[in-house]
Amino acid sequence: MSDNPSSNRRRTPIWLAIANALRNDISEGRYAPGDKLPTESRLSDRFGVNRHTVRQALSHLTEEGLVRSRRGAGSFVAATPTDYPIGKRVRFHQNLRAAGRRPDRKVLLIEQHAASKGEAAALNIQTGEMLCYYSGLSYADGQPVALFETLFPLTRLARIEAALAECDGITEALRRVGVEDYTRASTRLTAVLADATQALHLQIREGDPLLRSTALNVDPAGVPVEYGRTWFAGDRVTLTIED
Amino acid sequence: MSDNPSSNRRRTPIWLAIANALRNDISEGRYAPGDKLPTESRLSDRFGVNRHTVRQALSHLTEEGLVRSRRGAGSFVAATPTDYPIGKRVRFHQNLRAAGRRPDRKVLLIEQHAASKGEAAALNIQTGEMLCYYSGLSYADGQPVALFETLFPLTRLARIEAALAECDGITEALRRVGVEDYTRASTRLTAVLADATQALHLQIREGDPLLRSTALNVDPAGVPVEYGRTWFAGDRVTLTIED
DNA sequence: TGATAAGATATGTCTAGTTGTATAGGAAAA
DNA sequence: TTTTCCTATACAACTAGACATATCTTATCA
Repeated sequence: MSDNPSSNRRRTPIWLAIANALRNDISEGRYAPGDKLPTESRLSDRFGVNRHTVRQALSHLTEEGLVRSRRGAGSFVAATPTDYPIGKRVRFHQNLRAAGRRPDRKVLLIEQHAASKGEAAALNIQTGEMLCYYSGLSYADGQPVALFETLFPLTRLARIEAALAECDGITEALRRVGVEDYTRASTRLTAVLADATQALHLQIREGDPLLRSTALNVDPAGVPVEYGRTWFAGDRVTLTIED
Repeated sequence: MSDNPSSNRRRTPIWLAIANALRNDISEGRYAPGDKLPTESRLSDRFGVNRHTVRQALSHLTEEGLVRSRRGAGSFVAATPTDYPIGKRVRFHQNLRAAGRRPDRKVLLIEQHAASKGEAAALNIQTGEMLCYYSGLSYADGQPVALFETLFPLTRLARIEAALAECDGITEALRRVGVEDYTRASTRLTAVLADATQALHLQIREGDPLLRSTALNVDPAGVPVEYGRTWFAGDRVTLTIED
């Protein structure tokens, strides 16, 4: 604050002062979540320092989780971590909307294949029965939060493939094929490291930590309707376990 | 030195990750040989990167020989370097189309001359009988693959000259002059180096390897109808010998 | 039915701008 | 002297947009 960069009695390093100034700008709403910050070049002009000094400030804010930068695109104010409750009912879109955030999703692939031994066991069906494989990305406020791949038994849900392609979410698609309600039967969590493909999709770095959830959803009669795995970007989501 | 302990992870470049993902899709049969890949635009959406980054991935796969792209048309999974079966029936256009590629040809020269001693012997006719000399280039997906020069006996096929000029291929031209079918009587193969003229036509470098085929085709009665030599660009074609 | 023209798509190329990384060096503090 | 902080430069990797050019599709007309 009262530090003068040209003073030789400098208590705080220049980069820290810059980081504080930027953090202040953000907290005061001068830069809102999702906004693009000025380029490093412009910031180094504004603060009258070398670009590397600005970079150190930005890298500090990045580690704090306040800023996220994309090579070639710029630096952006990060959205706050999404709190993601896991309990009897897990509804991605509803959860996010309830938290005042804008949910979205992107379809990567929808296709059919025959159930392997493991998949059949998980869904409690016969090996070789047809499944619908559905993978995609979940976004919160335009920021990728999770990568999922999930399986639906086609013998139970014949028209799920078309429904998934047309609807905005799994809940909606399941309702269209006659599953009015479903609940979470089991959830298993582990931590893994992102491989190159996952990192690409989630816009994080290879080797960054992911939270992997393996879950089974069943209809009111207890029949499995969906079995899937989800990889959450570790720094963008907080999972909360409910009773 | 170690300003950021977590930054020592070696990161796969984005384009490489995309190339790997696509190669994986191809090897798993998601895109079969000859299939059209999604457009660069769609791929850049799917991977959440700029189109240029996708282009670098595709160009990598192209150099590997796994993908071929045609301006205005799209990118396609390569059906191996033109696999060219040599057996009883050798039909350039049909072979290429069966491999999912786009055949084309360019006429270099069509003229008449009297048979030399060697030519007469090959076609089993009298020295001095008139021949039709036909030379040109064969293309696959717009890329020159082979240079050929071939001879037709005019006493047997009077109007072949006009037919060659008008038709799209030898099979078609022969049919028009009454040869409904023909088979390969003999094929001899050697490897040679491209001279300056050949290199120019095939868009390769002088001294690059060529596969030279000397072949005789006969009609169902065993009468020679075509005797020719073909120079294949060695790196653009694989000859397969059939029974 | 077939040919042609026009429009929509898709790849190829070019220019410019932004962040990421590596290297080297100077000035002040420990 | 050594370490830390900052400057300076150069290049690599990725984004962004615009435009050129080839191809495919569709509509239209004869």
